[in-house]
Amino acid sequence: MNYPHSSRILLALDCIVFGFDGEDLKLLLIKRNFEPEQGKWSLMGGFLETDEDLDVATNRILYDLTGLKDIYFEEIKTFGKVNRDPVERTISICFFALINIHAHDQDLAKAQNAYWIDLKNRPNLIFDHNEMVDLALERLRYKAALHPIGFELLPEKFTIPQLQKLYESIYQTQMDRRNFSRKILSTSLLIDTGEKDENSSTKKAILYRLDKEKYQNQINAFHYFMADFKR
Amino acid sequence: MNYPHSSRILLALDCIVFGFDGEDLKLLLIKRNFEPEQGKWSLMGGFLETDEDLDVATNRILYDLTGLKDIYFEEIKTFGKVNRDPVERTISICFFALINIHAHDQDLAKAQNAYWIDLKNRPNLIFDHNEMVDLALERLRYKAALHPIGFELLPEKFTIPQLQKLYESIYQTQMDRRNFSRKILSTSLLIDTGEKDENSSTKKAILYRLDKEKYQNQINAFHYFMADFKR
DNA sequence: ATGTAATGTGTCAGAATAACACATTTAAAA
DNA sequence: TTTTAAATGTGTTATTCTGACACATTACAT
Repeated sequence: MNYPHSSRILLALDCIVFGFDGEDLKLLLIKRNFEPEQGKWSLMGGFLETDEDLDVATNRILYDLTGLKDIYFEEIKTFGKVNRDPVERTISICFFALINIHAHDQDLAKAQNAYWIDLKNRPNLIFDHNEMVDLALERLRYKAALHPIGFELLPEKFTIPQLQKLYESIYQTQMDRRNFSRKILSTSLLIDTGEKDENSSTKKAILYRLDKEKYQNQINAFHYFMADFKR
Repeated sequence: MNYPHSSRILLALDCIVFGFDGEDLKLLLIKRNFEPEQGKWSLMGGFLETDEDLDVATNRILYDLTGLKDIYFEEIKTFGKVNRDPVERTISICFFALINIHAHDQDLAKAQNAYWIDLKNRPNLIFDHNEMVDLALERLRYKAALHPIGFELLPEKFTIPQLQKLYESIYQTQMDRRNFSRKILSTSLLIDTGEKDENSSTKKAILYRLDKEKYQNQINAFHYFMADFKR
């Protein structure tokens, strides 16, 4: 039995990969060395295979780009204008991913012709990919204001000032050091490793790691990290 | 030019329609009088047409069920397990909609064999539709705790006790009358119509209407209506 | 040794919240 | 007509949370 329906359509997945280098929030973008739109910039994407679960396809696309498994990602929205892809009718499920910028496989990125681009310098992208990035940024800001997902962008061990710089770059704003520290520590999600950050030049900051068990339990809890972010 | 790719797939849309009758939160479900799974319960759904924008398809499906336009809806998640639909490989974009239960076209609902079912008595649904409802309820609870979307389930004019009953039925909890009232009024989203609810038996409550302009501006603002809802 | 920049900890006034008391309205009962 | 009871509207207060700011500590540079 089949459905009496002929509108079978290509299903694509497009991914906004966020990274943080300690100073700025960055995007992993593709300088296309293939058609269509060769030479232009786009998001990393791929097609769903007929015999492939959707979440498997998402992980495959992320793995082929970064060499990482178990990446944090979130579905954002499905884009489905009739003419969004001039080549052929294609529906695209858009999602964003957060990775530790230092942990991914740089050879794979090079093979895909992918580059880390500062959000502030982002080039024009093909199709509706600009809109996708706008939405992803909005969603990241929304989610990170309420839930402790920022850690996904940092190394295993990190300092509170590093975390603050991350938040400041996400929201393009300045925050009070002391209040931020108090709020973060009050979540009880951070464990003092006993080590200190040897890179910082003056007083070395305490290196924390995430309490992963508490993190899993609290991932949906409200924390209200960004009280100022009320738009 | 075409993509060198053969995995063209059926794309479905499945919708969780919420309604509120003044006492309980309800779902509009289909008692299937067509194949597959005839006789069983399912969500309202449909297929995306080849020449149809995705958002147009969503509105079409909602209109065919309710006779309403400009319905509030939100995309939740795309379901894409290989065997989720035993008939044929089908990807389904799942979304929820909020409607005024008294405003929809009952003849259309009857034509679709749709019935309002109390959430507490919901039957087993076909395919992965149970999972979809669980997720929709979770998302509704999440969203309504922070944003003033509850109004979408009420008539044009409503009282604060009605609104409170709605929230209590969404979260299956009791709330303090006085604190709830204060919190709602502090949003400045409600306009006193000067009228009173003639149905209530004792002291008639003030009928308010939504300040739609402020509502549109504040739809993304955080309000934190459910301080207890911290899971 | 001393200065400086970044980090860690503490303080306090004002705002927001949760718990609770009291007054008002209206229909039904006495 | 008066009384009663249930639901609604408004007010109060102790507690907690937040935002703004001061001060102490660390480690490198001079």
